Amino acid sequence: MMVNNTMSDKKTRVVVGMSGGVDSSVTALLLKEQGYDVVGVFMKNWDDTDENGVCTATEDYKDVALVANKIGIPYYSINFEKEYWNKVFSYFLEEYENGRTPNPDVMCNKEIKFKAFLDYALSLGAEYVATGHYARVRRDEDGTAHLLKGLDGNKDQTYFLNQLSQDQLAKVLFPLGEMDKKEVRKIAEEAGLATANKKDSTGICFIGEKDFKSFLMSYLPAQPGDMVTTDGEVMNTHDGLMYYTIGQRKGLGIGGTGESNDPWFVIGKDLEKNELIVGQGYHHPNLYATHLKASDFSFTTSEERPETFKCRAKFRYRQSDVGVTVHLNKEDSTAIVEFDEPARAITPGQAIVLYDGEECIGGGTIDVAYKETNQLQYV
RNA sequence: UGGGCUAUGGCCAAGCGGUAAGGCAACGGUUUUUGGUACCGUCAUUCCCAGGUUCGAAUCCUGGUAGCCCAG
Repeated sequence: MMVNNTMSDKKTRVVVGMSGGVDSSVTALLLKEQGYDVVGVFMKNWDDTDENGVCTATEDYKDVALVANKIGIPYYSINFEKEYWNKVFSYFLEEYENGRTPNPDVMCNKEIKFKAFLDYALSLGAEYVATGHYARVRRDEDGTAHLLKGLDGNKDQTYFLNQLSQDQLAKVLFPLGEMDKKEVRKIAEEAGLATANKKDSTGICFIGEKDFKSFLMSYLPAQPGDMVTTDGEVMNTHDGLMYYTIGQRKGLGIGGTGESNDPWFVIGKDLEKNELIVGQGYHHPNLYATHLKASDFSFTTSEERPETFKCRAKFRYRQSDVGVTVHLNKEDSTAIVEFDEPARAITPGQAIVLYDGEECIGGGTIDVAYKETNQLQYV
């Protein structure tokens, strides 16, 4: 992680992706203090200007300016709306059309932040690109970069970074990986950064705090249908399969039935019949899978992998990892992943991310979930 | 139109004369760089309607109304 700057009188240039939040602000500050030639760049990926001409990107860019000036670094803005639309948003819509649940942030990191943006940074003469991700990169003597979980286990964001390649990781710095959120806030406060107490942003960047359902509705046609149990009993109607994901509870609107008052969950989708399959109880058997099939499998290092190996894995963000056995098909970059214990709500479109101890070794996209020999009707 | 049973918030459902449990749903919030999950909070001045008994009733009585079941 440390880079030797003393060899040359020319300081190593690092371009920091500044979002206008605390994390990236402190990232820039720390790198500046470490002696790098820091350049702050704000990425504009989405135009969210509303009827009143208010745009959160504009507001965020103002914060970037305040912070950059405070730290004493130059800052710029770069527009990737086109790239974002083509690489992330179109994928996002397509996945939803297919009844799957995409993870746009994984795609954004793979295609925008650590590709388009990285290329741009390199063109500015930077050696590295840095972001405020809670993850670590450790470099071997031979130059291999290893992606490690952030030390703040509660904030670890390697899940979203699983698709990064060795070439990308080689050019990346994550200064916050060593600390926890509290420290970051404290540093920002002590340095008097304008973003010190700014609320953490959550939600898909282009949707922001707005209602997810109405956002999707404005891009994809809604096709209402029935909510049915595995026995075919109609429980309610749904507004469109894309508004629901496996394991979801909210929004089903199914009340008590007399037999049991347990909540209901989405346990499957039937695209042909346009039916949402629902089941009662958090531990509904159809919610548990024994293995899955994934595609677009990639690894963070170029290390040769055996066809079959054991490791740990996560199927969703902020979930503790579980033991798995991976069966790779190197021909088409797919894999069958078996779980040591049945896993709940495995969702097509989401990422399966592999870990070897602290190291995030790679991952893929979940396509199909299975329960023993049966394919779960998840899409 | 003989007999029996039940009517409590959007849905289930406690309550059995002492001043409306709980769950589900919904809504709001917390957590969260996806969606989701989880967690917290809010949700019947009123118990099908009308009378009556009582200091006091959702709880007892009478009469309606509605639904269910068994007999036709």
